[in-house]
Amino acid sequence: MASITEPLPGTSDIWEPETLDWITLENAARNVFHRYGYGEIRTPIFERTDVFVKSLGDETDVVQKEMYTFQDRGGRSLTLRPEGTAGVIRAIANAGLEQGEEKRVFYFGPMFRGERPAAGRRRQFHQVGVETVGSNNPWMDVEVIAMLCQFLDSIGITGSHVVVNTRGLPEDRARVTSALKEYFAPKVGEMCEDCRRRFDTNVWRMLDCKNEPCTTFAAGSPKIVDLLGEESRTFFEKVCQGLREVGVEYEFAPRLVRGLDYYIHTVFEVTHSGLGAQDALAGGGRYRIQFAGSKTPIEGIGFAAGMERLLLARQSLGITAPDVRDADIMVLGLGESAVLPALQLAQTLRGEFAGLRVKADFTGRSMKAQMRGANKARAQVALILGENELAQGTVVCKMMETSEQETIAINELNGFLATKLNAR
RNA sequence: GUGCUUGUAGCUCAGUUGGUUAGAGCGCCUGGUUGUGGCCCAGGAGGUCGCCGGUUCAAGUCCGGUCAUGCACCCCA
Repeated sequence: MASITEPLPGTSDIWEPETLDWITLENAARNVFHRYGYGEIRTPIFERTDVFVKSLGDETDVVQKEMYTFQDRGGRSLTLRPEGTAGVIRAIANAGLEQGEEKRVFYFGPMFRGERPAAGRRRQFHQVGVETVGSNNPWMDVEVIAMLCQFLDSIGITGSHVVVNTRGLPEDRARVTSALKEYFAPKVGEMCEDCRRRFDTNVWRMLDCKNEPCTTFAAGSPKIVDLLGEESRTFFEKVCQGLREVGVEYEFAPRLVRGLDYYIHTVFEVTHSGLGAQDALAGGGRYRIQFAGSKTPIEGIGFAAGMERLLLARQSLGITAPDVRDADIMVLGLGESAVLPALQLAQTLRGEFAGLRVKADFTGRSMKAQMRGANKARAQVALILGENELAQGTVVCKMMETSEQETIAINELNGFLATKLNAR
């Protein structure tokens, strides 16, 4: 039996040095996205199940076998969000989007998918994503992809690889599907079990099957882009042209499909070699989503990057979590009478030195033990408060690095510390 | 959902062909005289050997199941 204290499979507890790394990523994302005029949005982490089923598509793997779905007390079917776009679009639809109005938002947060955990794959994972809604302009796709690259750059991730393809418009789909079926029909008997099933359920997926006989057949298949109508091809050409002119290095991946039904036109992924088998760092595309009751579908383009995977990529590049002290200043209270004054001193120091971590030792244990504590916390300075100091209105300041110590009058302490701890 | 892997102190691990009180390193606590850390020294705390069942005179060691870890597949972030 699993211990109740163990986190559930595919979930984990994240502790201090790592949480700082997460904050670094979040702040970098805010910084970059703000500069592109995006605002942060926070939507619920659970939604009506239909929000996902109707947008991702009820035949997709995510919907069919990966969602955490449950009934609430009123008997409604709810789902822990498996991705971010559907909820954001739901929120925008609910707020109302005026004709011609654009919205640009970004978000971070936990997502949930009931899969077997592996390297870079968790059941609760975290994404940072953006959505640009209300623009059907290919230059928007270009800017979004460029922004993603700039974000990756800003967090030190080099060596990533951008792949781009198009799925065309919904009205192109029937033609693509029948062309693919025509191509695969004589070969499907020799292909893998999954592909034989996909031939009927989802031919497009046969293009990116990784099993051996299938890859060679897929490689010889017609390219999606060549099967599309004029409008779709022009759109994609503009996206590619824009990427080149903006200086985004990318690879045209004619058989990139991606798993969600809401995608139209541009789809893209960013991969990185430092991740293991799941090498996608981020993915996205243009989409069209319509919820029941809306007159017109909402069109947008966005992407999501996996935070855990960004962290893995950074690790593979040697970027590690920042090294922090548990305390910059440790206040030692010697003896029962000094414990409360130590607490009070710590309080005033926190007000004075906003950027520093100040801890007080309330145990009243031996000075040796408290000094060990200060050392373990890697404090820059230990402030010693005992009966003598209380009587004299002073405090002993011991610089841990050099072992030098001085007795300072309490009213000169702030100035003393300010010069000694070149941080504020 | 499938396959493989691993599961012994807080951490990293050792534990011989099943055999008496389960070990190491690191970490932790206390001390090395009066109010001082890091090094050193001495003591100490800490383990139902993941869990359940089976085989056996005897199981951390063998068998089965189960839970969990890691990785891979499917698919995705």
